Amino acid sequence: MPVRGSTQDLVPPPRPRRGAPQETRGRLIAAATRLFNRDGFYGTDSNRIARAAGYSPGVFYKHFKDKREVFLAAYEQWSLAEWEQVTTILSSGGSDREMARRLVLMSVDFHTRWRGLLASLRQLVFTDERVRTFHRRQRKRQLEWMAQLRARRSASPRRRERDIVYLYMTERTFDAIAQGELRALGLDKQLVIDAMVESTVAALG
Amino acid sequence: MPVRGSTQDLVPPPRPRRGAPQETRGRLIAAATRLFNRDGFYGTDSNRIARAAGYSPGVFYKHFKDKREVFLAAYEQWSLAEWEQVTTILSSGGSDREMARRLVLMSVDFHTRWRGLLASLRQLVFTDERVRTFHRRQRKRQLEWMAQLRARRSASPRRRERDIVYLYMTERTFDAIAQGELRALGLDKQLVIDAMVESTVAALG
Amino acid sequence: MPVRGSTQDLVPPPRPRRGAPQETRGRLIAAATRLFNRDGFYGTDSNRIARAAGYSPGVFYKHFKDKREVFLAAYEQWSLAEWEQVTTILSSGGSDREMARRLVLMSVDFHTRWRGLLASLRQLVFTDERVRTFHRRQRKRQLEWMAQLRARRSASPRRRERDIVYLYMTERTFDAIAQGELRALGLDKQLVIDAMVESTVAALG
Amino acid sequence: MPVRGSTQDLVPPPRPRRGAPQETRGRLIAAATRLFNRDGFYGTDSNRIARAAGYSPGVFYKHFKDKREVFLAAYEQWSLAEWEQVTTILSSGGSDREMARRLVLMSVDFHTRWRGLLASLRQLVFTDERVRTFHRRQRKRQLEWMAQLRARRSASPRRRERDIVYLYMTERTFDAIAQGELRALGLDKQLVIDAMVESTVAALG
DNA sequence: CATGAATGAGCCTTCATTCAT
DNA sequence: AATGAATGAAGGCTCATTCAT
Repeated sequence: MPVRGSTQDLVPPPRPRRGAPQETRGRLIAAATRLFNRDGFYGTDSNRIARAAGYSPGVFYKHFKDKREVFLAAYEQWSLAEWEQVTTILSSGGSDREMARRLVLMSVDFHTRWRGLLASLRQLVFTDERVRTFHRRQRKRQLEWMAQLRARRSASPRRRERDIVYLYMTERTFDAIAQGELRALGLDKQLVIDAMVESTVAALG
Repeated sequence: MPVRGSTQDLVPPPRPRRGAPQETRGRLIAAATRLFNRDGFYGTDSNRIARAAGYSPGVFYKHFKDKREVFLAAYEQWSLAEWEQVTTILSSGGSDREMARRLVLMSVDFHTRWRGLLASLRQLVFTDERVRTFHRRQRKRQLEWMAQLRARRSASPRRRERDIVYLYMTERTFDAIAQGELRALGLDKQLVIDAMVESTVAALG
Repeated sequence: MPVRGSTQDLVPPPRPRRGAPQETRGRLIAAATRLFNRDGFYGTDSNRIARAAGYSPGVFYKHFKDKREVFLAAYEQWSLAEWEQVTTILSSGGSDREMARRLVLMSVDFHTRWRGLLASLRQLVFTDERVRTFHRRQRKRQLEWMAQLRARRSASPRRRERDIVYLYMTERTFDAIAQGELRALGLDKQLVIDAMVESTVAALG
Repeated sequence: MPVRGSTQDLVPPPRPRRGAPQETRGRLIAAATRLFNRDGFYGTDSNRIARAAGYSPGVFYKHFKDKREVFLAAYEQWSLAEWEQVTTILSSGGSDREMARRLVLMSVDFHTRWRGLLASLRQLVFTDERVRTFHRRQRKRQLEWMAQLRARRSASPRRRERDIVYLYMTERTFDAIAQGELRALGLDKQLVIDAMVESTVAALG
C-alpha cells in the first residue's frame, strides 16, 4: 500500500515564505497527517513532511522535537475532528436508532479515510510512551462522555466496564471494515454495521 | 518499553557451529520472536536477530529473504502455538462456562506475554501485503472453527457476522488488557474478563 | 596497482561546509575520477568517494543515484577534456605531420594519466548499458569529426570504416603503451609512436 | 547484460562425487569460464562456480587460492584453445588471402563467443599483477610466432613493432565487432572484416 | 575428497537531525 | 523565520573464505 514517492508529494507546495509560526506549524501538521495516513509512520520522513508542507527540512525541527511529536500533534488534531463529528451528530436530533446509525456510518467512514494513520497509531501506542499517554486520555474522555450522555437520558448506571468493551468492539470492528477484512472474508458488511448500530443504541440508552 | 541493546541480547549464544539447517532456522525464528516482541518490528534488525540466535549476520540471509520473512515465520509458528492451547482447552472438558473462562484467561495471558509481537502484527497487517494475507487466512480458520464447534453443540445457526464481531471484541479487549489500559483507566479488570467469559459462552453455545 | 586505503585518501578534505551544490557535485566527480583511476571501479566505494571529496557519506546520494552514475559523470567530464585538447591541437596550426605528432603524444599522455579510468571504462562498456550507450555516442562524434575534418582538407571520401579501424588501432595501442606493455615486451616505443603518427597523417589527409 | 541467477546455473550439476582431482579442477575451470563469460568477473561468485560445476563451495578453495586464480586458469586454457585454432588454420593450406580470411573469421567468432571473458580480461590485466604477467607472456608468444612464420615465407624482416600494432588493431577491432559496436554505429561489418583480412595478409607476408 | 553451514568484513543506502547562512 | 547542504550513525545485504564433519 504505502508506495511513497509519487513525483510530487500529494500536493505542490502552497508557497508560504515567512508566515506566522502557527500557520507554518499548521501546514506541517496537515502535511504530516496526510503522509502518515498514506505511507505510515515509518514510511514517512521528516524532510518529506517539510517539503510536502512547502518548506525546507530545517523548519520541521523548529516546530517539533522529532517525528513522534508531529505524530502526536497530528493525532490530537485529528481526534478533535472526530470528536466534533460525534458532537454534531449527537446534537442533530432524531431517534436513538437514527442517531446511532449516523454515528456508526460516520465512524466507518472516518476509519476508512484515516486507516493509515490509525494503523500507525495502533503501533505507536505500543512503542511510544507519550502517544500511549495521550491515547489514554482520549479514552478517558470517551468514557466520561458516554457516562454523561447516559445520565441525561436514562437512570441506568451502566458500568464503565461495559462501556469500554463497547468501545473496543466498535473500534476494532471499524478498523477491520476500513481495512477491507469483511470483504476479504466474504462476510456481509451490512449485517455487521447493523450489529454495531444495535450495540450503539444499547450503549447510548 | 523497547530498551534494546542490553550488553548481551537476551541470551548468550547457545553455541551452534554446524548444526542442521532446520535447527538454525528454528533458532533464528525463536530469536526473532523474542526480539520482535521486546523491541517491535522496526526496533529489531537482522544482524541483531542473528547474533541473538548465536550466529553471525550472514546466516540470516541464508534462511530468510528479509525481515518481513522472519516475521511471517515467527507469526506463523506463534499462532500455531495459540491454536494448540485453544485446542487443548476445548478438549479438556468441563462446563461451557468453565471452558470459556479457561479460554479467556489463556488469551489474556497469551496477549500479555506477546503484546509486543501483536503490536507489530497489527501494524504490519496494514503495511505488508503478505502479512495481511496470512492474517486473513488465520481469521478464516478461526471462523470456520467456531462454526464447526457450534454445529456439534447446538442447532442455532449463529451467523458468521456475529462470530467475527465476537472475535473483534475479544481481540481488542485482550490487547488492551495486555497493554495495561484497564489499570491505567482505573477500571476493574475482573469485570471485563467476566464479560468476555459471558460472550464466549454465548459464542460457543 | 590498486593499493587503496592510504591513511588519508589521496587528499585531505578541502574544507567545504555549505557550498554551492554544483561545487559539491564537482568535487565529488573530481574525487571519483581520481579514485576510479587509482583503484578501479570495483575497488572504489561511494563512502570513500565522499570522504575523498571532503564530505560525509550521505552527500554522495544527494548527487548521484549510485556509483555507476558518478562514473558516467566522471567519464563525460573527462572525455570532454580530451576533446578540448584535441581541438586545441587541431587549431594550433603547423604541418599535418606536426599536428599528428602532437595529437599522438597528447593521446599517449592522456591514456597514461588516466589508464585506470580507461580500464574501468573498457569493463563497464561491457557490463553497463548506459555506459555503453554513452560510449557509442562518443564514438559517433569522433567519426563525424574525422569526416568533417577531412572534408575541409581533401576531396578523398575516405570511408568511415577505415576511420573506425584507425580509431581502434590507436586506442588499443595507446592503452597498451599506457599500461607499459611495450616496455615489458622489449619493444621500441618510439617506433610505435612514429607508426601512429603516420597513420594519423593518413587519417587526417 | 549480466543478469545472473537463472533458476539453474547454466547446467544442472553433472554429479561427480569423489573423482580424480584433475577432473574436479577441470570441471571447476569449465564452469568458471562459462560464468565469467556470462556474468563477468565481478558478477560471478566462487560459491556459484562450485555449484555450477556440481560441487559444494568448499571444493573451490581446495583447488584455487582465490577467484583470480581460477580466472587465470580459465584464461590459460582458453587462450590455448585459440592457439590451436590458429595453428589448425595455418597448417590447412590455401593461398595467403584464403588463410588470412579464415583466421579473421575465426577470430571474430572467437571474440564474439567469449566477449564476456575478454571484457573481464581487459579489466583484470589492469587490476591484477598476475593476469597482466600471464597476458604479456601470451603476447610475446604471438609476436614470436609471427616472426617465425614470416621467416619461413619471405625475407622481409618486418619489425616486431609493426607486428604488435597489427595485433592491437585486430584485437580491438574484433572486440568491437563482438560487442556489436559496428552495427550500433551503422557501419558495414564486411568492409571492416575485409580490411582486417588485408592487414593479415600483409602481416603474414 | 567433499560437504555446506557459518563467518564477518565491508559496501550500499537511508534518514533523522544539525547548523551556517 | 526559513533555507538546504551536510552530517553520520546505523541498518540492509553480499560474498569470499574457512573449517568441523
